[in-house]
Amino acid sequence: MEAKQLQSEEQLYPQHREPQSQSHSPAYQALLRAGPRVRPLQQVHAQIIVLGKYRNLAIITKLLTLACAAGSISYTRCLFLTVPNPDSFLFNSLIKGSSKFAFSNDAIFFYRRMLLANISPSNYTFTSVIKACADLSASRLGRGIHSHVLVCGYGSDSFVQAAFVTFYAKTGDLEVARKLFDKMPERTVVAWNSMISGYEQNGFSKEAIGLFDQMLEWGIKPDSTTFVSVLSACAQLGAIGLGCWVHDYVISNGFDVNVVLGTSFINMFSRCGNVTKAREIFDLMSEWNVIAWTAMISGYGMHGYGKEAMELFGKMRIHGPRPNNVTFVAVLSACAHAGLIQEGRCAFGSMRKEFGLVPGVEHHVCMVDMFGRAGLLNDAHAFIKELNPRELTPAIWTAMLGACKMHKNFDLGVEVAEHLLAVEPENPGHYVLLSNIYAVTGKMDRVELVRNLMIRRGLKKQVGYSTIEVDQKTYLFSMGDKSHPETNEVYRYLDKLMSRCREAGYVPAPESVMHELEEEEREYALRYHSEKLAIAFGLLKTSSGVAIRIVKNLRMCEDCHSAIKYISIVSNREIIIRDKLRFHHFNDGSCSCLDYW
DNA sequence: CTAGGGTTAG
Repeated sequence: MEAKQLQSEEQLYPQHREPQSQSHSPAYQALLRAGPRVRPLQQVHAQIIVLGKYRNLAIITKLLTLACAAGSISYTRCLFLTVPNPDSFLFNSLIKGSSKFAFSNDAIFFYRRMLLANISPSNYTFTSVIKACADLSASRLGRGIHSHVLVCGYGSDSFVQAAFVTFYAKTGDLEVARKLFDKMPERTVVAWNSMISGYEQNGFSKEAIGLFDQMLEWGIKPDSTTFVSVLSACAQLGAIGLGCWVHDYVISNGFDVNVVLGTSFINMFSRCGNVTKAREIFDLMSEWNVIAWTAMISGYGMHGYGKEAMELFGKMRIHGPRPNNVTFVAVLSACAHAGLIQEGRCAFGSMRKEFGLVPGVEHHVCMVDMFGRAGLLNDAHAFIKELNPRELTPAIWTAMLGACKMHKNFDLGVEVAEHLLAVEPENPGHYVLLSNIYAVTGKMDRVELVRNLMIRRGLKKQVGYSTIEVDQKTYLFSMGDKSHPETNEVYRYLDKLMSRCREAGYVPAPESVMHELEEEEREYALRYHSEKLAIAFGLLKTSSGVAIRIVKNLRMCEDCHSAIKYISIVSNREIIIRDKLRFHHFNDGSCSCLDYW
């Protein structure tokens, strides 16, 4: 050991005679060879000390950056404390590294130390520290830094501006972000990407796509990052036409489909209803990480293709990376939606035993949901009783309540719902479920009671809406909404359609079951739920043979589910609906969910 | 010698 450390530089670093390495010192070369790995870095660090190079700031800076990239912020902090007089390069590298590798708090800590050391921050410093604020959603701090930036004269730096666009978008201040974006004298692709992703991440998919269109009009060439955000917006909206357009564009312009972009395609195609196409993309990729595998498994799961999901999971266990907690959410929810109880139990058990993962709330919810859907209410209840009291979150009880409603165990349902109302009085969903249960059991006075309670507490039921894409344009419908220019035509067509359904055997749910919580909804109930409007519009606007694809923000009601089966018969169309939880493929009078949704 | 902003799965 001692002998090794005392070897000459030449023996230690034989490569230093190679021509391209002449500009770097042997110690620097050794750092490059160690790479972002803690142990090798520590060995080189020891050698640096032995060789007396520890005062060389360039070398220490590189060491710090690599320690940070290795993911060891504690080692990075220790190293920093050993530097007597850090310069601006060192601080900038440190701040950049820690913000880049998600040590946002440390980035801000180092930024403060930099100011305390009286070293002026530069545009480089600011971009990193603003990113750290964005990642932490540190609204106040970020705005303070914004003033500081203006004082320091970096307000017109395009990199700093782009960073602020991201910051304001991430802290939910989209208007401020947009104002900044509009005022930018030169908008790089990155600035456009920041704004588009800002919209998309805040759920403003239409705005994201609108800005993307504008970008193309301006002749700005999108890059793969742009596509990732746009595909995410397509996935949210179910805009498969635009998604396919992006796919064609990417292929014909020779873009490399890397693992991130490939995963975005998988997600977009599965969430737009074409899981076969998603699998094609998956198979064509050249690199698969845990996210790609999880996206594909989850794609199968949300379509109710449990067998395919489990097959893929089996392959992942053999050929793929280690599954993580998110992978297991996908696996367990695939089991839940396909009624694969044994497989689900087995996978849940393997989490801890085989993979050392600790099941969290979301996994428990999947298990309760899985037992519940299958009608195994006792197993669900037993599972809940096994849990630690502090793990009994509202989400667990909500899953149990769903099971009670689905399998008409109203006594237990009322009990669970009342408990939920007590612990989460601000969640309108609980009131809706409880009121539904009362309505089905014919306790209309109780329905009224729940409704009044909800009004008194100032809660509003979430407004349901459905979207459909026709010719790469997305149309939105909500119940009773008449803002669409062709409203009358749509309603008239829907009436005709529903009477044909009745002729074919459709029996509308009784009035009491359809009892709505809010007054103005009542007259529209039954006939005009948003998904029916969107389907009517789709049938009017597309030719036969084209599948109708709808995205709904809430879960479908039982009556719509039954009505749409008949619509699929009388219109002879495939109807694919994504609701809040999963996909329903209606074909020839039956649904892929086998009525367990 | 050392350093640039944006993006992905439930």
